[in-house]
Amino acid sequence: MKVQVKKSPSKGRDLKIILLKVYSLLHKIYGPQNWWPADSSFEVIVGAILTQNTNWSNVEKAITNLKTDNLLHPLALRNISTNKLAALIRPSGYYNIKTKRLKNFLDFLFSSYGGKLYRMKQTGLETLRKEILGVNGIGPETADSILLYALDKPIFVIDAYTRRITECLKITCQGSKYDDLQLVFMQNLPNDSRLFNEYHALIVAHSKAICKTKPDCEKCILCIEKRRRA
DNA sequence: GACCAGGCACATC
DNA sequence: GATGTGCATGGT
Repeated sequence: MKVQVKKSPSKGRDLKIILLKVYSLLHKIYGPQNWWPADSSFEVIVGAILTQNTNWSNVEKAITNLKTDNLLHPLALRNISTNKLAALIRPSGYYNIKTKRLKNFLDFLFSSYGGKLYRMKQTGLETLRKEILGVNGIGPETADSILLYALDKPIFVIDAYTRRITECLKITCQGSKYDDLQLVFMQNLPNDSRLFNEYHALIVAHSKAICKTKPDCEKCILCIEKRRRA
């Protein structure tokens, strides 16, 4: 598989060093993130689906609605009507399609694992990823968020923030495919779910603090460090 | 009022 | 395989 990586300086050993340096800088600035912001693995899964193309603050409103009705459990959520679920998650946007996606995931969870997340956790990463990607409405980012943050599997999550930061630092080309971008991280970092978890969370923290909708290279410590070393 | 936010599936070419 | 479009709310 061809990985679209800029020729210089992000190659081979350099890439490993750069990725670890970026992690080190972010960790020094923002500290441990202890992600995902949720009380349970199931809440992580629901949040991962609800956050698709949506501001997290809107997702929080929907999560709060579900918590208030004590519905953040697989069986409870499986048993409520689609109309009721749609009404509760309305603040997260795209509520009709997300209702279907939540129900699709629950159908999969119950048909394949009897509704038990601990049974999912016992399944190997590659098999489980294929299964989750087979659920209509679950794409690579949502699947990997579930695998890493809900099921503690060592896989790196690529999202809009990750894409933006790697393009800005010229680690990858603009428009790189999801799997290629993921390989850049996974081939150049130790295969450690805790590291992948913390790294992605730090990228989000940094993006929200500095880059937001577009990179602000004047304030960005990563860009400042890059310029200093140039 | 316009723009943006932690995607994804589907239709069309 | 690549590109365009629909899905929707709430904050800035």
